Amino acid sequence: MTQRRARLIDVADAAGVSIAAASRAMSGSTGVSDAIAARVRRVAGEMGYVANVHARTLAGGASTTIGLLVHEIGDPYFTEIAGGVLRLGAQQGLTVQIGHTGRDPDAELTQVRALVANRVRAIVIAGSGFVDAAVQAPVKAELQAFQAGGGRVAVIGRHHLGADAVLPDNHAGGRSLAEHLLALGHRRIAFAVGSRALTTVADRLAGIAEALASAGLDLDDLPVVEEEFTRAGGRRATHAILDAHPDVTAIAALNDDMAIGVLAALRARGVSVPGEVSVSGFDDVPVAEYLWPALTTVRLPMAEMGEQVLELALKPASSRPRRRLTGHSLVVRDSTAAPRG
Amino acid sequence: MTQRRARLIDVADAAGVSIAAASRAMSGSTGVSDAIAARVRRVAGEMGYVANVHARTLAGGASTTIGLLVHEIGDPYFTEIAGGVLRLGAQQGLTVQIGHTGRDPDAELTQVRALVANRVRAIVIAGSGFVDAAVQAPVKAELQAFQAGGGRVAVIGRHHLGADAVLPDNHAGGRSLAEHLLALGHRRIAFAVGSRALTTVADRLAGIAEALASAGLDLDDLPVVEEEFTRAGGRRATHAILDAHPDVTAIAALNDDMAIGVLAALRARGVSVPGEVSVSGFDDVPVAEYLWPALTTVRLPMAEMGEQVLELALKPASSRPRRRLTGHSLVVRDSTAAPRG
DNA sequence: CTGAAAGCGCTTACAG
DNA sequence: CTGAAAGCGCTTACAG
Repeated sequence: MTQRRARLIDVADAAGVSIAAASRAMSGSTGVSDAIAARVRRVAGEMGYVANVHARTLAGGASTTIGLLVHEIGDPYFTEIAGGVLRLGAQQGLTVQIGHTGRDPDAELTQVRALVANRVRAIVIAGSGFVDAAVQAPVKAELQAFQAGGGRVAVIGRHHLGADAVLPDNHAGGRSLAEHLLALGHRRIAFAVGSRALTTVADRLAGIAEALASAGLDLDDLPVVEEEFTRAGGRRATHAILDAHPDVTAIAALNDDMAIGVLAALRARGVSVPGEVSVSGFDDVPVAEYLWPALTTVRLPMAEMGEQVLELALKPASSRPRRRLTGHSLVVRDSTAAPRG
Repeated sequence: MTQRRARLIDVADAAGVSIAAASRAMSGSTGVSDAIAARVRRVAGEMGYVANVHARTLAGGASTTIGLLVHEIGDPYFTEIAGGVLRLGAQQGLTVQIGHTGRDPDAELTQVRALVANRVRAIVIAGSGFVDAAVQAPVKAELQAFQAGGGRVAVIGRHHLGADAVLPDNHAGGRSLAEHLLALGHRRIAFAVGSRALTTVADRLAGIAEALASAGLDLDDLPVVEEEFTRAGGRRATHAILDAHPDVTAIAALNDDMAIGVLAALRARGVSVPGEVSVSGFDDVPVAEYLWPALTTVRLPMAEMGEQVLELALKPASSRPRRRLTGHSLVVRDSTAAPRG
């Protein structure tokens, strides 16, 4: 019942040529007459021949698959990035393997090893690094070995991995956002943030602190509630903030997912947005503009970041890691306004 | 500069055993003394040895990667499904390749071929099929050949692919939804739907038609606006509906993404929900409960569906395709209410 | 252009 | 248990 698929040798036989000629015809490389190439391809098509990637790669052909590691595909930030990678990958005839890391260094290491085992052409890692560099030392070592062996690595938002990197404009974005809230007149601002062990959170907060300082405010004097970097986390953070600081006029969530939770919690408590409390997010995920009120946020070009990081990964290695800054833009919608006189 | 990775032969040499023994030690198969196995693994660890999957698979080892095809990873329905597949896959030590089909039969065929070329253990396809079976004939043929060669295939929501299938409860879900709207007293209901060439749309609509018929209504007498199966599509459909039928009391979108667009469009036109118009979705994507108003919808267990379809794909082939129905539940939230007296 | 042959890095019968 | 050897399905120098 299990019937073998046609192999290259079968195609070659059927076409009456050597396996070498058939190989050249199928891989589209030079050194075959057009006539033979055409014949081989026709025969292959008729036989339903599909080259075995394992054999091809093992024999020295370049790998056609790339590995992508994300925190969690269901997090819209990563969904968008993955979309960009998949789009450009398909366009380049590349296959993409995706794995979850769950922001767990051990899981990340396991996933990296799996990609190494698959001898992928390049490994792309998206997602915040850890402020504590020691945590990611094993992964870094594995990636270095992979690169030493000719593999390529490119990352999004990981500063210290010794690889080409696309760097989201977290610091400047944080600053823009805080400036916006300050310009509206807010002073009693609370922050709903993910784990400060993440560089993403640390960087965004640093930018915010900078803007606050320019306005004579100290971030340390303001409520910063650390929670899960999710909708549920935003919801919980909001209750904590309102319970302890009922007089806040704005809540800045450090990503849109949290902001969605903030909006829901405020609604549940009957607090009007932006009438009583302004709310802002970060990332500008696709649904942000559809929320009610439409979310003021900092836009990061996530899908493009996905394409850019793959572009970097496809370039030959350079003597020193490349860095590409993303830029950002403040998107003011309906969820922020001046505080009530 | 490019330094070779350690091969199994290098490990074997360093451990002072044959390559066969080393292979057995590393793959965890039987036929090696514990002492040797332990030594080999220690040496391998020290050398940073990571087995080459291509060589392993080519030599006859079972493939450890599975292929997943989705319409578009950014569509939350597929995001959830992919999450389920990735989660179970990681747990089983499997690697997952993901590709976009964009609901384009040609792209789907290309992606299937790529997975076949990679000799994946199983191919999982999520996403609506086409009412016109002819459209997917080439893909079906390719999948049959793949299965004939010992590959496994499992699908979500594709009836006619001759493979194990997880079948979303589209028909019954549609009926539940329509019954809910009818029970509230709605009669002038409009539908914002994706392409009717998709079985998903056809099935949901059929269930709806059935419920309407029981209430003495004919779906053909009601406005059904076909648009892109997206937020933007929902927005456009809403404008079309309100322009042509300003007296509707409810708009049922056939997925949550469209419903999100419907809500936004109604807001833009100053129509209150559910005061003037009730709105419902389908799927219960994670953000649905966070919307304002929180969305009434039909819940499909998407993440579980992802796990289930992978489970099916990992089982040995059966004589005839297995089918697994998902069930559904109506989730009534704040976006539906009785029409205004 | 064309083809015979070596080799990629493993696994798995087959002997011992 | 242990190892020598064949073979998986390709690609790529190397000759012709």
